[in-house]
Amino acid sequence: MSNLPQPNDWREGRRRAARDAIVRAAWILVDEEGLAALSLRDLARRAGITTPTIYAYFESKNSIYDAMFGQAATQFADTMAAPIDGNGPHEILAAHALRFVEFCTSDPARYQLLFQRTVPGFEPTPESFAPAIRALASTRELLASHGITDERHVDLSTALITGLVDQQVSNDPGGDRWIGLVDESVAMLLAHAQSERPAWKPPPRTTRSKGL
Amino acid sequence: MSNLPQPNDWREGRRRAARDAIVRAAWILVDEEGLAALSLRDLARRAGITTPTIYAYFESKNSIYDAMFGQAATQFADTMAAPIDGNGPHEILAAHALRFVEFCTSDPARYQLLFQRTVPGFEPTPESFAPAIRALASTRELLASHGITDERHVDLSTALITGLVDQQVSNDPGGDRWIGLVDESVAMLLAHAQSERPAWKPPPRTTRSKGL
DNA sequence: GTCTATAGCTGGATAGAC
DNA sequence: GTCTATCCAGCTATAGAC
Repeated sequence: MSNLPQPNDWREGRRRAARDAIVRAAWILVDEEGLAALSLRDLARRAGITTPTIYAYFESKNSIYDAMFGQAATQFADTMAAPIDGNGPHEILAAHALRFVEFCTSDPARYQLLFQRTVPGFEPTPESFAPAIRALASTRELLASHGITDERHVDLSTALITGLVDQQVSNDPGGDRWIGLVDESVAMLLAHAQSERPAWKPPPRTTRSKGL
Repeated sequence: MSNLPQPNDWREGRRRAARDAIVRAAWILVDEEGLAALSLRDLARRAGITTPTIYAYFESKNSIYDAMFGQAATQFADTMAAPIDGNGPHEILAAHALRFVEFCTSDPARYQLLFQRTVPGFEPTPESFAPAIRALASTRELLASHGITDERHVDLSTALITGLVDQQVSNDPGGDRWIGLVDESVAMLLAHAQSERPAWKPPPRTTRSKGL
């Protein structure tokens, strides 16, 4: 097979580029105006095209949200899968949690789309959803491999870490008042989990980071 | 002064009753359809009147939200101000936290209006807001009087308790998966606050977050 | 593929008769 | 105070010329 571009390749390439440009413009808009404020008119204007042209690339407004969701889920999976260097449960889990909190707080609209499901009639397609599922499952395994195995402790952890995110974005946007509590939160969770399991077996010595 | 109703009294009374009926209908609607889905057409239909009649009692849609907010804030203050019987910090704080979580989860639309501020152009008036301020201040005092004085610990507590609420309403609506963790959460917070006094000591060999 | 033009709907809010 | 009738703005989505 030739590696020169074929006619269909550039057509596909141009199509993808146009779709990407629209989605990029959509992210700018939702970051500025809020996730729910996205309108096709504003989007077209921002992208330098007209409303009907959007329909040449997306079949509906929700399919634009779905493309954004897919991007966000992939970014989430990539971010969380990057290797973590650290020794011991606290360092590794704290780095992981901090990564999660910073991913969420660095783009509140993305967080809202991905985790809060507040867009009226929108449900992501399974294909867009898949990367997020994978990342959450591997987080669960990371917790398990460092001593958080009890379901109650897992639920406590998710509540606390997402609570930090919510307080941060709603009460100190752009600041770090709650982000700065990630380390202490992980210490507290680990101490609590260990206090309830006095006969606790240490995790494997290898630094596990991803792909579990 | 006579205690028989004067003409202006019934007028006022009828007016208040009509306003209350509209607000009651509004709560039914937002509980069914979501806070953002409230429309004056639906509201009028539900209340058995027509849209312009609403404007005889409220000057705008946001003033209806404000009346709802005032009701919710008063309910919140009353709920949290009820006496707590219990011995020791854990019992008292846990009862208080449970009361908060149950107040929030028992009516998600009310929780959303009161604490999440997700209605587009709406800001509550200071008069509607006041009861909520009072209740939150007294919660802070309750924490302080039972050993949670450090700002970091207060922030951890709010993050954890609101995190329980958020997980409960979004991942197990109507259930008690996270409500059932209130007791354990308070125990964990108290143990942490006691273990870390007087000064927070960083855990061994950890990259400090950028917090203060 | 991109445009102009517009359909069709829903929203908040108002005018004016009664 | 309550209604009928309506305005005006915004939205998603489509028709049809080019």
